[in-house]
Amino acid sequence: MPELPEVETVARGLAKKLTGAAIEKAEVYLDKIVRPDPKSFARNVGGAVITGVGRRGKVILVELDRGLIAVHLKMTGGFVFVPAGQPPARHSHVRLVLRDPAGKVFETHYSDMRQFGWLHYLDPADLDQAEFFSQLGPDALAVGQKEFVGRLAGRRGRLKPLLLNQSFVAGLGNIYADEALHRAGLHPLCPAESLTDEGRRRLHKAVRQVLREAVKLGGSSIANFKDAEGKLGYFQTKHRVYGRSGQPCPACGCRIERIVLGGRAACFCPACQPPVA
DNA sequence: GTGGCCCTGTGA
DNA sequence: TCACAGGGCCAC
Repeated sequence: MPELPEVETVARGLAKKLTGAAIEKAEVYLDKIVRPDPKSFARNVGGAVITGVGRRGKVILVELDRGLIAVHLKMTGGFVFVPAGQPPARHSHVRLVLRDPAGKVFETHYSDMRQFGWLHYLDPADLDQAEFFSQLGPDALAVGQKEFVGRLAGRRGRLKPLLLNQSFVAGLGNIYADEALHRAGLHPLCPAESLTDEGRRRLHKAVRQVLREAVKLGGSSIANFKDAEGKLGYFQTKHRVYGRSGQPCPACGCRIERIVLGGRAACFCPACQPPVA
């Protein structure tokens, strides 16, 4: 479900609950969910101690004393915390049995209705790690104006697909790409090469702003997105264009339009976001 | 670039 | 019953 703000919310929750805990056992119920393969995943993860939880773009990084688990939630992934010994629910595919520093045993289950997500164990000695992240651009929340503008200046093609391209910047998905474009006053079909320097700076500012505000509100709870503690986010109440086609633009009252771009919906205000920048 | 596909569920 | 869903990869 999640884009950067939701992933950040989940990662913060996991950091609180998991840091310092030892993984006593890992069980995999759906083989294709884990990499490199279920056996080596369970073997390598079992017995490790979690030293912290971070994030890069939409990928959660569970840092271990020997390697790390990279997790992509894709559309419907998430972690559920349950009492020790509770059997996995219908869509739970991986079970981690944990022991906190005080000795208390608890469990977290990775749940994923659509089975698109994955958990990838990476060995610290493995050269794959560098390769693994080489495909990701700078984090959309952390990228500075100079770098963003510089990367944008070399690009061609429409703005919306570019914002969704994780090798350009990592972390934006359909919601926040639409919201950032609206805040920047840029049309989703606007060619990247037609932007002025001022337009590029405006887009950078909009991206940073919308993500910061969303993180502050715990992300957007659509289709029951919840954080690691089962709490809902509130940013969905602040959406200006996403999922609001036919409704009035909060900035100008004009009707929000919806087009399909690369197989995905793109919502925008035809007045605030004119076709040419 | 577009369309299909990996899946299941929901709402019209 | 069908369209659609926040991601991303692949073949064309």
